[in-house]
Amino acid sequence: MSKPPISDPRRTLTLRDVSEASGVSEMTVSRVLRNRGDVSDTTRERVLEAARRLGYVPNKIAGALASQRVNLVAVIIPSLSNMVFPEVMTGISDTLEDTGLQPVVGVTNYSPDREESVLYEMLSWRPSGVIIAGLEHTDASQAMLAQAGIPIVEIMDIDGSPVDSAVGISHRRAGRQMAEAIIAAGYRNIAFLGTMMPHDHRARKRLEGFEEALAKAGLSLVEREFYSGGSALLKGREMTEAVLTRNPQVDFLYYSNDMIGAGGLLYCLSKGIDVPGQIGLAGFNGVELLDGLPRKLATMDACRLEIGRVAAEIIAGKHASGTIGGEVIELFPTLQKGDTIRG
Amino acid sequence: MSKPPISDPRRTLTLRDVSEASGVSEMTVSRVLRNRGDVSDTTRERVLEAARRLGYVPNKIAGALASQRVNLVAVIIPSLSNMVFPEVMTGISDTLEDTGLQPVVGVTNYSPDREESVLYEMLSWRPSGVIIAGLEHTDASQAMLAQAGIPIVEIMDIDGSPVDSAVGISHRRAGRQMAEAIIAAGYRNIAFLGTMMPHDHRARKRLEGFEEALAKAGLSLVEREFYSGGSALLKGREMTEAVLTRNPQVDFLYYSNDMIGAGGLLYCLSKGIDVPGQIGLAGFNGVELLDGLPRKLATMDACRLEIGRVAAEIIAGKHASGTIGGEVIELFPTLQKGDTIRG
DNA sequence: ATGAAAGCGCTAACAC
DNA sequence: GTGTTAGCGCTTTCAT
Repeated sequence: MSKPPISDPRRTLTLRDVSEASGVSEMTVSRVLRNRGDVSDTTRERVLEAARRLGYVPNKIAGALASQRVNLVAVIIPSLSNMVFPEVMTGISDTLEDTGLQPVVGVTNYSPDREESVLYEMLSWRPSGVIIAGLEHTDASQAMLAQAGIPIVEIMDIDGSPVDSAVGISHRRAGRQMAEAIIAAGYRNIAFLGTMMPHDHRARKRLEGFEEALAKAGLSLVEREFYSGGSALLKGREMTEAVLTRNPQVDFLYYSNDMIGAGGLLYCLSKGIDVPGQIGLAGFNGVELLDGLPRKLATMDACRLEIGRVAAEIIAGKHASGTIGGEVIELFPTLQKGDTIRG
Repeated sequence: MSKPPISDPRRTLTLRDVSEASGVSEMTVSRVLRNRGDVSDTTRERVLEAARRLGYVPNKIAGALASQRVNLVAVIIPSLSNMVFPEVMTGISDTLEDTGLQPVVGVTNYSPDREESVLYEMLSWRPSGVIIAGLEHTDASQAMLAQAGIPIVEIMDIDGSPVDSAVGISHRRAGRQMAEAIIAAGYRNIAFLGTMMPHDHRARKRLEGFEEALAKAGLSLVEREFYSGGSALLKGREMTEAVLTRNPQVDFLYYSNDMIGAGGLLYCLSKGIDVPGQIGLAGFNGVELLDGLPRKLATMDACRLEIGRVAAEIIAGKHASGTIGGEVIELFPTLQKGDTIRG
C-alpha cells in the first residue's frame, strides 16, 4: 500500500495545492483564508480564486493543532426529544452565531456514565468551553471539568455547587412556589405524577420543594404515580386515570412536565370533569408547543432560551457581569396559572 | 506573554507527561491508551495508573492529524424542534454506538446558505462521513459533497438525484397515497393546510403528489392555507378555523404535519364537528407524541428511526447491501387511517 | 515488547 | 506585504 502521490485525485486538498495553483506562498494563502494580516488585494483575489476553483476546504485539525485554538463549544444535554433542550440549544446557537464559536452537541440520555464518556470524548477535542446540563456528575466527570482549564457552565439548575459557572433556576423554589399557589387556591388533596427518571435531579428537586411547602401548610401528597417510556401525552392520560380511579377525592394533579400534564388535562376534559373547579392541574416547563390545547395548562416557564443565551455569553466572554468564571446566575421563572388553577 | 513552561499547572496534559510519570516511552503509552499492539500487563497497568492519576485526556486533534483518521460523522439537519429529526438522530446514535464513530450535529434552520456554511465548517474537521437531510443543496454544497472523498448519505427523501447514497421515502408517493385513501373514503372537498416553508422540499413534494392524485380523480384542492411561526398546535387550530369559516363545504383537511393536524383535530372536536363523518383529517409523520389525543389522527409514518439507522449503517460500512456508496434505499411508510378518515 | 525518528497540515514568530 | 522556519501532540514506520 504505497502512499498516494501528490497528484492523487482522491487526496484531499491542502494549502500547498492552493499555494501552487495561485503562485503564492502557503503562509500568504493561509493569511488570506483567515483574513489575518495585510495582504494586497491582487494577491487576495488570486488566492481566493484558486481556492474556489479547486474546491479547497481548510483542515481545521491541522489549524487547531498549530494555533492551539479550537472554535468548538461542547454542549452536553440529557435528551433532544423533549422540547426543553432544543430550545436551550436555540439560545446557545443564536448567541454563538457571531462569535466564531460553534456548538457541538452530545446527548447523555440521563445516564451519568454516558455523560462521563461523552464529556471525555468532547474534551479530547479541546473545545473552548463546556456547557453541561445539571450540577450532578460522576466524580470522574467533576474532575475532568475542574481540570479542563476552560470555562465550564452548568445549566438549568442552581441548587448545588457548580464546578465553575452556573446559569439556571432553582427547581426547589419552583416546586415550592407552585405548591403555595395551589394551596392558596384552596386545593387540599394533591397528587404528584411524574416520569420515572432516577437521574432527573431537577424533577426531583421540584418535587422536594413542592412537598416541603405542602408540609409547611400541614399537608402531604395523597398520591404519587410514576411511569416511564412511551408517548408522554398518553402516559399522562393513563396515569391520571389510574390516580383518579384509585383516589377519587384527589382535587389537584401536579405533573413533572407539561406533556404528561396535557395528557391529564385532555383526559379530565373528556371525562367531563370540571377543570379547575373540581380538579386543578399544573405542569412544568411552559412549552409553547401546547398553546393550542382547549385549556391552557398551569405551568412555570423554565427560562430555557434565556439559559442558553446566558450560558453562551459566558463562554464567549461577553456576559454583562464581565467576571471570569465562577458566577452563579439565577433566573426566575414566572408562574402561569393558565385555566387549570382556580382563582 | 511568554509561553508557559512545562510545569505550568494550567497547561493541558500531554502523552509526554504520562510517559514521564510512568517511566514508559510516549510510544508505549500511546499503544496502551489505544489498545494497539502488544504491551506487557505490568507496563499497561503502570501507564493506566499514571494516566488516571494525572487525569490525562488524549488530544484527538493531534491524534487525528497524525493518523489521518477522524471518528466523527457530520449530521446536518434543518431543525431540532419538530420531533422528526430528534428521532432520526436516535436511529443514528444507536447504530453508531458500537462502531467508535460519533455523530456531530449541525442545524440549518431550513436555510440553504446556512446549510452550506455548516457543511463547510464540518468538512473542515475531516469527518468520516456525512449524513445530510434532503437532496436539494446549493451548487457549492453539492460540489463540496462530491469532492469530500468520504461517504455521503442524503436522508429523508429519494425523489431526486443523490450525490452518493440516499435513504428515505418518496414524499411524492406518500402524498399520492394519502390522496387516494381520502378519495376512496368519499371525501370530495379537500383543503390543504401547511406551514409556510419555501425550503421544505419534502412538504412541497407531498403536496405535489397529493394534487397529482386529486387531478387524476378529476378533483382539485378547494382551499390552501399557509402559516409560519408560533405553536404548531395553535396554528393548526387557527388555520382550521379560517378554512372552515371561509369554506364551510370543505369535508377534508390535509395537513403538512401532525402537530398542526392535531391542532385542527382539537378545534373540530371542540366545535362539535363530526369527525370523521362530516370532516376528515390527516397529517404526516406519525409522531408518537400525539398518541394521547382523544382521537387518533390519520397520518403516515415517515420511517424516521429506520432512516437514521440505515444511514448510519452505510457510513459505518456495515449496511447489508455491502456495496460501497451510490445506493438509493427507499423505505415505505404505512398509512395509518386512525380515527379521522371514515371507512 | 519497546523505542526513535519522521512527519500529519497548518500557524506563530520572526525575517525581509 | 510576503516568505521562512520551527513546531503543535500525536501516530506511523522501522529498528531493536
